[in-house]
Amino acid sequence: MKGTTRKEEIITVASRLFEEKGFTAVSVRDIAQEMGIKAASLYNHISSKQEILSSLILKLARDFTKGMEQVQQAGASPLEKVKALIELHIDITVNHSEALAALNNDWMHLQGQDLIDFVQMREDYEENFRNIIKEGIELGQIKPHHPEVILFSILSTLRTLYLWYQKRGKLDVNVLKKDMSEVLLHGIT
Amino acid sequence: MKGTTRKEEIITVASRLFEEKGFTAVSVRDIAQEMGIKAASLYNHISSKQEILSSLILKLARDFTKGMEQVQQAGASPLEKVKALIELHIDITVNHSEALAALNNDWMHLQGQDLIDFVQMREDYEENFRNIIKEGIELGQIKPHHPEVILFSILSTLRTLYLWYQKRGKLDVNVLKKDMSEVLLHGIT
DNA sequence: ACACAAAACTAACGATTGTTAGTTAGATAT
DNA sequence: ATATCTAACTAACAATCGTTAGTTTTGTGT
Repeated sequence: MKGTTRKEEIITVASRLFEEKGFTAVSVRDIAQEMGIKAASLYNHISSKQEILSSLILKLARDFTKGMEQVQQAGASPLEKVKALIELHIDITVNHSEALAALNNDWMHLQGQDLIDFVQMREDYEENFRNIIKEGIELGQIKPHHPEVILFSILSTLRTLYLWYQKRGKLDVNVLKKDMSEVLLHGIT
Repeated sequence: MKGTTRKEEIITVASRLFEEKGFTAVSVRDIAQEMGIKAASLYNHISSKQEILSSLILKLARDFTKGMEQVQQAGASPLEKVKALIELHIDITVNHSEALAALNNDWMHLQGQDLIDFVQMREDYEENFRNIIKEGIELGQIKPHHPEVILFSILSTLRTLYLWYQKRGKLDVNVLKKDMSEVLLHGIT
């Protein structure tokens, strides 16, 4: 691959394995074997197994944080912001579906400052999302249900989209965005 | 506890630890320590660490399968069936929120026939759910979106409900059922 | 041809893993 | 009292874990 460092290759291979079995169940020997080298050789490129996990997760978490900032600054209506967030999740899912498994299932294996930073970003993201929903309710754009139920319903669907996107033969992104927005915003009945 | 065997205690303690760190990251020594005994003593009650996982997961999976059968036999309309399934998930979540983490995140660590059985039950469950949605569309009770998008949207929300139910102070079950049905079926706008 | 850096290798380390064997303490039943 | 059963214990096992040290191979630029 062009422009791909060996380190990035390792992280890509590892994320695929992490998705299958989880961070703890994947040994560095598993990762090495998948790359056709010995386990010790990995350490010419990475400093620890932990580093693979944290660079994987934190990079993605920053993508979500950046996306949320852009949505906030766009100065749109609450409902348009929710739509934009749905599209943000879909874009990231399409481009990093393997890494999302680690973010969802293995974030608790982060250590030290990495763990603190991740949890902070995650809480901030949810809080921002919640506030958008509350604004939408105040403006009458969103039904006056408990904001927490609405937030959870949308977010849990978007967060596990990666599981489902791979299984069904990777359909068109724009169609997916349209269908998901329809179902999540306007319901099924 | 009355009527609770030592084996059941072990499984309960283990499921709580599995939820925190995942099956692979929890050692039998962790489980033993949490029970105030030594690791070897566990083996007076269980035959292996695997047995804890499989009895935990398969029991829950059978609950879902049984629930689906009852819903099918009830002879209600498709929309009422979906409502009944939402309530089924909520009931199971309220009563077994810790074990649901293992079912969702660690099922791939099942081995042999247990793994085969679980995957089969899961596929059957999804197929039944999908057919109910299709019937609902044919009868005009459900909007004619792609059934797969509707199925995924509802199911991913219900499957991760355990994550959210614990965090928010365990609110009333009947209120939860009403709110969830409203949001999932009729949307937020 | 030579030097240098990148990236692989072998070998081994201490720690931890799930599990087994054999034994002992405490309660219950005969 | 004696036997039985349950449930704990200590000690150890082979396997695997992440990681390090030191060495060799491979490719590139001069």
